[in-house]
Amino acid sequence: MVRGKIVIQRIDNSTSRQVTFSKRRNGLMKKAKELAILCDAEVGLVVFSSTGRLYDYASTSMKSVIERYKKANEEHQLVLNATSEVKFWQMEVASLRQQLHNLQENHRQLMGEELSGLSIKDLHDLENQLEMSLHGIRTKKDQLLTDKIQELKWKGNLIYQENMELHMKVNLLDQEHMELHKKVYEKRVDNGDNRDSAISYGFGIAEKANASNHLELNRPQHQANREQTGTSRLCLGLH
Amino acid sequence: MVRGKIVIQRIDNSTSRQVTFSKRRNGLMKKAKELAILCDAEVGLVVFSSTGRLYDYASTSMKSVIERYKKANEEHQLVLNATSEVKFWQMEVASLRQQLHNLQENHRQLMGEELSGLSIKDLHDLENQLEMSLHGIRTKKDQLLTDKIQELKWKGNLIYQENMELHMKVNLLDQEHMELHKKVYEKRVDNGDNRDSAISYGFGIAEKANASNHLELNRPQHQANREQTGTSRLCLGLH
DNA sequence: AGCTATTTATAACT
DNA sequence: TAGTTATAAATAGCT
Repeated sequence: MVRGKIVIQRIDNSTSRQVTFSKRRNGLMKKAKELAILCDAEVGLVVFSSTGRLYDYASTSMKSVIERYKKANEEHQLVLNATSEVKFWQMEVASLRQQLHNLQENHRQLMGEELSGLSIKDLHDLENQLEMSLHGIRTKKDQLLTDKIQELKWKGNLIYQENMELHMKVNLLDQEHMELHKKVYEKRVDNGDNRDSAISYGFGIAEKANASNHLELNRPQHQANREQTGTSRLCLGLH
Repeated sequence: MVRGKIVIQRIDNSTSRQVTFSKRRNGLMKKAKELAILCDAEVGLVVFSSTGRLYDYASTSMKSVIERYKKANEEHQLVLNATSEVKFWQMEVASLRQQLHNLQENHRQLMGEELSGLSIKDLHDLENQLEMSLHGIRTKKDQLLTDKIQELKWKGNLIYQENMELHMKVNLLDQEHMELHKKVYEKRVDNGDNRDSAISYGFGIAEKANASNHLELNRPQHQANREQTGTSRLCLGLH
């Protein structure tokens, strides 16, 4: 009805269905109240959600509405007394059992069980139905997988950029370090106190760590979590 | 609400009130139906006009809605008439409703509907289940088709043998006929009463029919019913 | 839960 | 009672 007309048929998506239920239920209640007030009518409204929750409105009281309804429909009067109430529930049970039974049979056939008794045409129809279902399911799965891949690519790029920045920072720090080292070395030479070998060894480690950091940059999507040593802490959410 | 907003209070003018009642009642009913369908809800609506006329809508049946309503409001139910028998059946109904609900959900997924909310793994499992079902169904169908072919072959053979026997009988009869003809011919020659040409013509027809009979023998499964002229009356049951 | 772009419902009128 | 139309209300899809 809005932002794209909809057809009146069961909403497949369960979240949408719940949201729509909530909105439309409120709308319906409001309209019911307005009708009662505007037109001086007695209105009763009962709604069970698909999850079985009860919502109701009555302009007077539900009891009054139901009693008046029953009086207006003489035939329903019968339901009131105890014995026929038991009968009602029994019929309800019978009806539900029948529905359940039919659905179970259908279900078993969809599961590829209990196929004896089906004609070649029945089997053919069943096959087509399942192929259609499969197609829908695969489409949905592919969609999810594609989405996931996009997400991973995006996160991968983020990590890559972060690593680039880190790399540059490391380079900067390297240079600063180098210059500091030079100054220290020159001072030491001035002082005649030469500790060159020990300091050089320390640099060797720093350069090696930097190189491995560089390796990670070329394949940001692989094993990015393997080492949490400062490359990135972004979670890829691979599950 | 239109062409001049209105306030929600009893419409004084009785004609306007009736017109508005009629229009809004229809609107309310429509909305109630849409809610029931869109959101898979059980809805019951009862409206008494200010003149006392009853209008109602129930997505299932008013009986069902009212009983379910009573059940949902245990406090009323318990005070009024809750014998243990009624309670038993009500529990039964509740349990069956739950089962039905679960099965319906499952069923919809098998039909490739309501896939939103499923994880990739769920979809994968569903896909595998459907593939297994399909395999079972195809196996069963192949079995049926193979059986049918066997049956047709067997029936074809039966027909072939029957035709062979008939063919032999025809040959036998031909010979007997020939001999009878000879005797008659000889008698006629004796009597000087020669009708040879006419009788020979009759034989020509008989031989032609026989030849076509022979042709059928080489393809017993094709168009065996085309001519019912004595080859066979066995039904092939090709449906 | 809140925001619009639209569809739908409907008050006033014929 | 039914049809038309200008406008208010409801709401689907989105954030």
